[in-house]
Amino acid sequence: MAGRAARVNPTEFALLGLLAERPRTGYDIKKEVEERLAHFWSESYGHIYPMLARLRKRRLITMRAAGRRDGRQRNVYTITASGRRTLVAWFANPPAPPRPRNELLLRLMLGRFAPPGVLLRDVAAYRAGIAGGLGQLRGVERRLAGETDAEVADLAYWRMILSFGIELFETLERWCDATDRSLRELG
Amino acid sequence: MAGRAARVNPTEFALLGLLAERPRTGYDIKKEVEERLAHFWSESYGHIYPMLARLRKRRLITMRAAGRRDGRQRNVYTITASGRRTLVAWFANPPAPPRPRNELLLRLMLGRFAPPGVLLRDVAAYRAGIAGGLGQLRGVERRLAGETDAEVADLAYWRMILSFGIELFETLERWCDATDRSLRELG
DNA sequence: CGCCGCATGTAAGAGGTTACATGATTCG
DNA sequence: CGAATCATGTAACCTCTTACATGCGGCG
Repeated sequence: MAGRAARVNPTEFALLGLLAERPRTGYDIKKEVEERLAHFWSESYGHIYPMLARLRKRRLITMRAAGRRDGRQRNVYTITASGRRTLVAWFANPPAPPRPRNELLLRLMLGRFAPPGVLLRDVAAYRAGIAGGLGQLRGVERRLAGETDAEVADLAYWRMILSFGIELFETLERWCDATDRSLRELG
Repeated sequence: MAGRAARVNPTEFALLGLLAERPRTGYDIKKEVEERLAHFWSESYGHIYPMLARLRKRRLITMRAAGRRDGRQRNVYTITASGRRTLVAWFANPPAPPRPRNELLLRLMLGRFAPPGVLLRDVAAYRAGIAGGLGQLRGVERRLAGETDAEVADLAYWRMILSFGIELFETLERWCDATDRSLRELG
């Protein structure tokens, strides 16, 4: 009864969670992840569709071939009561600690083997990615400010997520700038 | 000639890089990663040994069954000249942008489905992990201060890596504390 | 005697990406 | 007419972890 807390496949958790918000197609899920969760989550079609099939086989979601909007084929997935219970139960299993894998820092550690200029280029690219991320976060912030009928609790959660991204990215931007200077001093 | 920059398997890059520093056994590599790179890198035995075999097949490293220390079996891997050239060439391919996957933020996004207390528990666990990371970084910092014959360039690289970890973790600690307060206010 | 550290590796499988195959509709 | 967007899925493949199998030597 006690013992190891079974880990939940995070993709299944994410899909079930998104479907708990509202019914969606696989395509919708992908778009939602790209637009709203981009800075802390990612999913590919090649993973979404098989996982949806798996959730369906376990009766956690259902699929209906929706009356095609504009004549296109659309399969809308909806969470079941059992799915909702499962989602809540999954929260009991704590998330797996992330395994660190930062290729940029690895390169810096092996910096003495790097051809000249490469590390500066890589730090610049890293910084550009962060700047892009901050841009997306600002977009989310703006859309959030416009929402009036959102639930209070959800707004609070979004503020936590936003501040995570913004504070993190701002710190990383400062680090990139400092590191850029240090690398230039090294010659 | 132009076109897609081939991605390098980051594990092979890491192994070749560590062997460029000095010859090591698979066991040594694992220990080194755990002790020195823990906050930004990870490797498992089940990946290290097959990858070493692969690098060997490509003649980038060699293996010698070393005179056993204390009567135990040890296979020491050494980088070849070709391996050094390959390592330098690999730097030309920029690192793949990391795909974001933060389960804690995902849970916060789905916070309204979470049973009471779960998010507080998860934030606390996250913070504990960060505190542990900071502890390890302090250890590295201390060991670095004791090293006198380290090359200047390497010390500079280590300082960059350390400041990354320390600034990041300190920011995350503050975020955890703020988030803890926000969650308590939500009730 | 049993556990810990040293030391090597394999096998099975989870998890995930990329590339492909297909096709309608809309917009410029 | 061509490109972009909408839309679904599969197949092949890569990466990586977990669990297992094996065995010695030192320490309490």
